[in-house]
Amino acid sequence: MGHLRGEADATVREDGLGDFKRQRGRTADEITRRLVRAVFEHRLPPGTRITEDKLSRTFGVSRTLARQATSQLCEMGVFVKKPNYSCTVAHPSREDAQALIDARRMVEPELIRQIVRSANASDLRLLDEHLALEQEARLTGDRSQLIRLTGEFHLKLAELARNPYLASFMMRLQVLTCLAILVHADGETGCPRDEHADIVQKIKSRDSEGAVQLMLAHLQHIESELRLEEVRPGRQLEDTFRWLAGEIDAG
Amino acid sequence: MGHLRGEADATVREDGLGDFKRQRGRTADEITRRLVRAVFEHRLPPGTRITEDKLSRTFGVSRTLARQATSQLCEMGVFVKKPNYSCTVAHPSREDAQALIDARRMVEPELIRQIVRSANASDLRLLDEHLALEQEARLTGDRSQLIRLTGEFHLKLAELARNPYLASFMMRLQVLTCLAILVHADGETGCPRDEHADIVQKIKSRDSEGAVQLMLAHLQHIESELRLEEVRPGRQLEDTFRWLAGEIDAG
DNA sequence: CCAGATTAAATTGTATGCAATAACTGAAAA
DNA sequence: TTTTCAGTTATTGCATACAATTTAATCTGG
Repeated sequence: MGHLRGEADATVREDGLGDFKRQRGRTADEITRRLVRAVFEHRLPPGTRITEDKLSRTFGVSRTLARQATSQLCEMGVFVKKPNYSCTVAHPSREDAQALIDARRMVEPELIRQIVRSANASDLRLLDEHLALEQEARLTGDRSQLIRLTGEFHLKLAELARNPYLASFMMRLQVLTCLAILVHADGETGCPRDEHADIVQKIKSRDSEGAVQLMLAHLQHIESELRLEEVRPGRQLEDTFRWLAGEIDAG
Repeated sequence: MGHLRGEADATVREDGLGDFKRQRGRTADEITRRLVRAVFEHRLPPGTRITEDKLSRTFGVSRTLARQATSQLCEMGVFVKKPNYSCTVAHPSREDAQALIDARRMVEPELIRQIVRSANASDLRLLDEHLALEQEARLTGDRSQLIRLTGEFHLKLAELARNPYLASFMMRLQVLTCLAILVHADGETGCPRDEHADIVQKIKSRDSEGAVQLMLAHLQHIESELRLEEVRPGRQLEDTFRWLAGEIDAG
């Protein structure tokens, strides 16, 4: 410890991981879930280096399981693996971010149309409950929770479409969007006001195309928050190097 | 060997795998690619049991790498893993097949719209080249190749949309559709006539919605070939057993 | 004092071994 | 003949050990 003069301490912070060792399900899937959640809550910043050793000790398992988890996350695109080097949390480029938004623009409207077609009362109640949670987080000012919840709203939509393939795809897009926001947007970006509530409103009134329009506007807002047009020289390549230099400057 | 009276020999057939041992890239990814290709070519029927041991011996690597490959394939949904039992090639249920088609109905039209917007001359030439390959396989009667190529047509479309996330999603949908066809359709199902060529034609004339309509019709045909409404008692469970019996009858 | 080569440390990649578990076999009982 | 149950075998799950490789630190020469 302390051998990498400071930055190594940022590899994995106990914060997001908690007292896992005592937990029962010490399976690779569980580790993966925890790490995804940590990313969702912005506890694992893009570019963070994750060593298998640190991970295995954190979770109290052998490297085998840690490795399985990192593999899964690489598969998902959440981690990036360099051949004989550690994994790092993905650091989406502007192109990546653009592609993510584009993909979401293609998929989410269809999701909404499907929901309007097939949603029942209990589905709508589920959405309301979620909105309530978001509102609560907004009021209490719990930033991590709000970030996670606003992300999960879109996953809830995917769930309600009752298509496991689309749901898992949205999951992937959502996690990566989360990272893209952290990289390319700055400051207070917590889903402007409450566009989610408006979308739900339209869904409830079975106004399919109205909801779609709101969703597209919502995605447009997300996109404009990601200053994709600006040149941000330090962030364009998979340069943990340059990024680290920036960290040092900032600190 | 010979300890499972015959059926063990059917778990992995050398056919689709070839002389891998001499190859250089004996990596998990390469094994995964080969297995996916085998599935694409209908060389690995749904329900086939795949043991790590057989796999590792087949590819001349240790169980570690074989296991990584199966994990990746499970992640993709191509293999299904039972807790303390082997992996089997996925055997999509009717619900699965329906969800696959639904997802494709949502995604592929958007893919086409994107292509019509952004395709350049070389993109269109690529499509033509692919159609030529399909036609060639049709003429020579090379069934495995034709099946693979007709599947890959849709992947080509995803590529041309230049969105890596959509592309990998389509990959997944396509592989699983391939399996679904094998489970739920029978006999001569090689993409009826040449609907692909018609779609390309519309794309070339920049008739976005025309192409979309043809694609939807195409998906409709695929869906109706999958007799999703019929009850097919023998195939609905993960019955390697019954499938193996069929193999023995055939041989 | 800096640049380039060399050595040392850390970390991944792969194989192997052992324990745990589930499926298969055969015999005994209904 | 069919069913049940225990013993056996095959196979996975996990941990550990060693080799390969990359990064970081140190040393040497200009």
